[in-house]
Amino acid sequence: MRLDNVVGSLPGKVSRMPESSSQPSRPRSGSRRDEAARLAVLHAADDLLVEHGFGALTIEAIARRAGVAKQTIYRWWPSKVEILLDTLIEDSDKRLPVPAGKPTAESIRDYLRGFARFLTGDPAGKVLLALIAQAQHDPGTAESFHQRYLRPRRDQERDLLARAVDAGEISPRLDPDATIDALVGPLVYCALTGAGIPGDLVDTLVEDLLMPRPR
Amino acid sequence: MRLDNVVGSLPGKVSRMPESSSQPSRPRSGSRRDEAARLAVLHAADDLLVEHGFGALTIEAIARRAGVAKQTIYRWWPSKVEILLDTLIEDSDKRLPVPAGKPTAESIRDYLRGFARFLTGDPAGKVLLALIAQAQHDPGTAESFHQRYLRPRRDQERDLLARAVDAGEISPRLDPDATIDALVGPLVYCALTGAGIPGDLVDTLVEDLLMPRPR
Amino acid sequence: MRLDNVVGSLPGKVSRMPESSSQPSRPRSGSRRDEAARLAVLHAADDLLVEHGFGALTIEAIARRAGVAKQTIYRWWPSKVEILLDTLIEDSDKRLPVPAGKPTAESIRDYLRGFARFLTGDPAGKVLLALIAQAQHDPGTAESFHQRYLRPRRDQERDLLARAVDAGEISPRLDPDATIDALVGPLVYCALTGAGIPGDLVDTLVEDLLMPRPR
Amino acid sequence: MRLDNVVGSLPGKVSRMPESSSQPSRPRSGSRRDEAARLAVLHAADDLLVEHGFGALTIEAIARRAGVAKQTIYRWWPSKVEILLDTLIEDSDKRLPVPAGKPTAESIRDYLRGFARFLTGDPAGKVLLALIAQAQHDPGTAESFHQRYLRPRRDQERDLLARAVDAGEISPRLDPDATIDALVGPLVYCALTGAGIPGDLVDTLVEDLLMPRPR
DNA sequence: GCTTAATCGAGACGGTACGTCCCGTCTTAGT
DNA sequence: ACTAAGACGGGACGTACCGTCTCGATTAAGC
Repeated sequence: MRLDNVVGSLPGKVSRMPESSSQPSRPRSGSRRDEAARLAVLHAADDLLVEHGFGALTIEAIARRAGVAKQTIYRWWPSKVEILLDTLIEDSDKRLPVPAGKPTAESIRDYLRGFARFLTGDPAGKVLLALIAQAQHDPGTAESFHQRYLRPRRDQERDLLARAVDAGEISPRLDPDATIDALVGPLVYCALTGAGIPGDLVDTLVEDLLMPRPR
Repeated sequence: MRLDNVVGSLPGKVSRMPESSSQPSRPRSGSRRDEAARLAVLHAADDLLVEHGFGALTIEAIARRAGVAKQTIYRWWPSKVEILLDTLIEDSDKRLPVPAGKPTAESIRDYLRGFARFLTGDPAGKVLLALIAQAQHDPGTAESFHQRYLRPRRDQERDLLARAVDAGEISPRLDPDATIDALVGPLVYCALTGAGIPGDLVDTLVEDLLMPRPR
Repeated sequence: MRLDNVVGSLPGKVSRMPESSSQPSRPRSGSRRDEAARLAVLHAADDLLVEHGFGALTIEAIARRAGVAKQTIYRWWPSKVEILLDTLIEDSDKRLPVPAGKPTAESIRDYLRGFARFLTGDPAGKVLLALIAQAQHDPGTAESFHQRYLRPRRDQERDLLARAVDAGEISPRLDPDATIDALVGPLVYCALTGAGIPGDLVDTLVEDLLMPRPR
Repeated sequence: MRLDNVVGSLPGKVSRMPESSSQPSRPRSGSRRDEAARLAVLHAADDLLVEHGFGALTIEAIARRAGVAKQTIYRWWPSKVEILLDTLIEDSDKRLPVPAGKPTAESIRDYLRGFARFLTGDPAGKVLLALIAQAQHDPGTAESFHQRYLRPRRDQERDLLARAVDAGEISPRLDPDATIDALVGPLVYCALTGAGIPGDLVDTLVEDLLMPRPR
């Protein structure tokens, strides 16, 4: 089973309101969900992660910071991981869309460069790394993370590569998924190990893995 | 700052008794450290991680399982991460030494294949992934993990590559550290995302990244 | 300050609709109070108390059981204690009226026997005991319980005794309030401690405390 | 089933350390129970009850006030009721022992006067009333309260009365338990309803219920 | 053989966070 | 206007571990 995937998303509206569970079955009466509270929670979680790390990211701390009751969090999110997923999905859809349209070797290179920048420079990159990490510790996180983030992006990336191959822009020697792993893996690994991502890494990977070998 | 590194270690004895803290000076009298307790703790930690995941890996659970008092653990290890590091170092020194001697393209390929097997098939591979993960959540873990595991292996791997280049066996287009990241990163990333490692991934990576490009 | 009192009430209509809060003036327009909802709440409270005890008597449980919104309860009753008071007043007016008319030693004895039965056999007896109990825990309950239940009954009981003394039927040696306490106290105490009320207790109390001592 | 009882206890040592559960099975090693913490909890509970009422008596408040961790309370007491029982038993053994030795009508009268004072003037009296109340709300409390407090005192009181009857000091017309209920009930009832206990109540009860009727 | 000191098991301790329940207030839609 | 529905900020519940501590019992080197 192949269920990972890392980047992209059609720039169009995908999920303006990323409710963790599908839809809350539209209540016929009663108060509706408080959008301000929802945003306060997302931002509080994001801020706490960036400022104090995943260790300080407790439900109580999020509630405190967001000025929200604990129960309000438990009402809408089954775990802090889903909160982070909500922010990650919103942010990476916004700031790191998988290129649509006619692909070129250049647009793929740009996308990977953007991904490298996202990982090392964007607060949402920290969220991505934290989720990759937490997925190692907890099967529930792994499942959710794959379903809601990795798989959808991987689908778009695979499609991107296929179209580029069709257009004769690239000719990878590995199958599409393995190719993506070979391109994205080094970037993620560098980020995970705290090392920076060398400037020529993306270029060389694209050159060596995607470009036709002369002979 | 470059502080990652993933595999190897001279097969020779490096640390038969991996005391996390330096050495307990010289015990002028009284009982010495109980080796049975030490091993019980290491095995309990390993078993718990493999059987129930990192979430169930609490000091109390380790003590319970090892039949040891909590204080006995705190006396010798500053955190559960150091326990895992002890087991990881022992195991990967034993089962995944960085090849010494005259390197060939073939021996590098074998080492990477062994690494892939280690990640996906060996219990110690789970420990490695758990530590990579925990390093994202806690700076102390990151520091220790790099100092005691990643850095030493990376030094040996860098040396291995340099000798292979000198021998004309390989001609990578990236600098040594980036080359290792590009080779190891995809394997780790596949393991982290729960996907298997495709059979031809190592071969193709070696071929595309280390072999001279014809022209 | 003397504010207790335990039984009776003129059999005539005293409060068909015991609105805890005064009365909602005159409803100038819109729906009037839903009598069905009011009764549903009273019965739900009563049932829950009898079936699962005071501990399970939460506003949310009452609302759930009555099929009524929480707010509907809060609109009409300031607390669950007032709900119980409403049921208690209705029930004890109905099933345990303080005898009116010309009193005899016999009618007083009957009233006390009825009270004993009320305490041990009637669901409303459980309500009375629960309110006595809750009055120990909460001053607001104590105040309301005395004002709305104990004081009015005590007034009637005191009057009953006075008329009986005037008629030469009894000649207690204590002042009226103390006499009532001496008669009612043992019954309540037996009920509170879970012991049954011995069959001859009422008779002997009446004989020893109300009848003239021979000498 | 008769299980109530209210006052007394041989003046001799009965339970210097009223551990809720019998004995903690003498731990062969490890820290022993912290007596200071035990006392801090008992006093905090007592103080909170007297100062702010049973409603404010939460485990968290007790822990806060006693400067103790919540878990330390849960380790030794199954509920706040048992804490109150511990204080009540210690206090009433100390300040309201059931008279031993040769009983006279006078010593019984004194004991009842002491009981009246205990109920209305002693902080421990508030504890007793609170426990009587809580026993109405919770069967577990009722059970514990009867087993640990009411039953033992009732046994001593019954014995006291029996000895007094044998000595020809009194000649009650009710059986021993009912006699005690008839004497103690009015006092407790007055205390429960917040009324004071009239000065001549005890005297008249003793005179009318225990003294031989002339004729 | 006796002293001395470090280790061991056990586990109590002050804490923090967990996830749940209910409080009493409020807002929304429907009748 | 009143209802059912239910979200909201709050706070206590009882549990699990945290890392520190104290207690005897055991063990082995040095006297």
